[in-house]
Amino acid sequence: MTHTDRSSSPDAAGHEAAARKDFLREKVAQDVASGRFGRPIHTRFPPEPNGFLHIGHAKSICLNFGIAREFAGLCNLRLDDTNPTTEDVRYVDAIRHDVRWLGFVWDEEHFASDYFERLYDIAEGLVRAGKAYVDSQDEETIRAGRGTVTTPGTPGPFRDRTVDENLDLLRRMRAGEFPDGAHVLRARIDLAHPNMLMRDPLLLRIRHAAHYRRGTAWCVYPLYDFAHGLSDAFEGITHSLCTLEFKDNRELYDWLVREAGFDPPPEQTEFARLELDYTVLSKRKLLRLVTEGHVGGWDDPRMPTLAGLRRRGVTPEAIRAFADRIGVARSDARIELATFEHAVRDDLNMRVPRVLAVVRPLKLVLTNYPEGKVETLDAPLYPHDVPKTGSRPLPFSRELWIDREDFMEEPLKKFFRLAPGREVRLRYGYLVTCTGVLMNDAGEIVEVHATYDPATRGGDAPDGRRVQGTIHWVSAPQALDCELRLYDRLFSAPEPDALAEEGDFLAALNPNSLVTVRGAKVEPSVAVDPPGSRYQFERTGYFISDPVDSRAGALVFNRTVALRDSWAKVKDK
RNA sequence: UGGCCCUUCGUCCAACGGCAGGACAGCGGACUUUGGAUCCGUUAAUGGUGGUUCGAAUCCACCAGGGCCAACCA
Repeated sequence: MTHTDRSSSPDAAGHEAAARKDFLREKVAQDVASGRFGRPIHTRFPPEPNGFLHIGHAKSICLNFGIAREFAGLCNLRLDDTNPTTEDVRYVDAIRHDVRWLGFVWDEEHFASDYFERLYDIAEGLVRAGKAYVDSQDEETIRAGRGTVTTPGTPGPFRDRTVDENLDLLRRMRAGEFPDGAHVLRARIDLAHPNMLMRDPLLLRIRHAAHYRRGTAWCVYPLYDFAHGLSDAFEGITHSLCTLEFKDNRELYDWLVREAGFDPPPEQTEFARLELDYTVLSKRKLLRLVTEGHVGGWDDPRMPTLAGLRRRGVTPEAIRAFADRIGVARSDARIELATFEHAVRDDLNMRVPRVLAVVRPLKLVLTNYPEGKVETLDAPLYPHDVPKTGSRPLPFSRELWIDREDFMEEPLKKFFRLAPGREVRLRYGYLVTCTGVLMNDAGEIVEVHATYDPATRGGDAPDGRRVQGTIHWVSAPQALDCELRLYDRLFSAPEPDALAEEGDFLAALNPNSLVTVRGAKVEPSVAVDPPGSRYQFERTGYFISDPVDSRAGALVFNRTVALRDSWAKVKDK
């Protein structure tokens, strides 16, 4: 068997690489073919440890690691930790965990904070070359001096300081002689440059703040542009893939890497970031949802974070398949939720066992079934079209729970489920015919009565008669009580980001993104499964026992995604 | 308003001067002990105007629409 595995996988990988022709892979393929770098290609995934990774990062991870793998190259994990005020080890740990969970292994692990000395040396070199200077204007003045997108900036009074003066100031900045904001180091490029990023960009700023890795040993922190391209260069990155909003930064990236003398330099290529309907994918907004308590944390199953999706029951395979399906291009891409849900169902369908659970229980009494009798049915765990085997014992008795949704006293057209006088199949059980209902004083249905046909055990009628509907059920005496957490989209607007006033994406929060159902019923076979077990509750949806809150005796299931529901469409007509 | 980028079915991605194709969604049907899955069929697009060319989604120009850039964030 290993023989066939070995012979089929390289072939499959080859097909995969050949079939995928996006502009990034085309470019990399060209560079590999031309031998441009004279060594294997090298990519990197460079998150800042100031928040949790989300589905948008997953796209980038799949691209960076996927391309490295397809072209026999390397991929680093680099923590881009140049801002001591927002970063934390906690995020580093979460990032590592999430990348591994997604199924990727990085070749080298680096921290931008390990490059502070090297970056500082480059800064001195730039000063000596007359390419950088210490500016002592305050923040606001610097901003004003930069001009606007339509008007050029103007040089400030410190732009022409001598090399010696700059060097002295820079060294004293590093030595900690000045308070925050007293001076900054800027590249000397062109205050009137049409690209705002080239108007003497800031390289180093003073921050007397403890860095989670460097402590208080350092007080001149590099800014993104200064750190990023050079970090790529230090690591021998060949292809630096990033999102479209960094397009303008590329000019500065190239300038810095060239000034520092790297040849051949790493090359930045931008691609469109992922946008997904009915959620937000900005760390700033996600952080707000967490800190303001709109969700239960970074791993709330409604969050688009990898931690949230994991707890929701989504598999890494589904996320990777999703990333493959959406492709990558240079135009802004907003993906419909259905595309994501399809990837999730497609994966879960083939891997998780089926089980019976009732969301909103309604008692069904089989009046001709002997009282006290309990049968044990043998029910398959997988449907005929899933190539997996196995079964579990399923108790059946006189009193059952069925879903309220599966009974209508006055059935709508095309309603195939239980109604007075109607016969339906109890999944894996018997054919039953509804004979009536029992109401309380308020006129609410409290019990449905039916008779079962003893000749139909298992659900087949010996006389070949056909029934339209099959419904799920749980034997009442053996049923396990459980809590169901029915998750839905976090926002009710497809583009919460686009809402008029920035910040009021919160107004679009979906009040029904979590519906907690207590007193749901599930069949007893799941009692011993460990937390984190996934199932399909037949006819309802895919669920996972909550990895955090579910315990034996107090089961909690999160709905990963509902099943496609074509009845819902019929019903609405 | 200066610079840069983008524009192909409802959505996402292909077609790289030579018959506009796939996926998701939708619709219709088959099958079905999940109104699931699967299978079959089907609807549906080159933003506009001009130009180059035997031939343009593809090249050029202009227009329109959208995005990014004026943090000591990344």
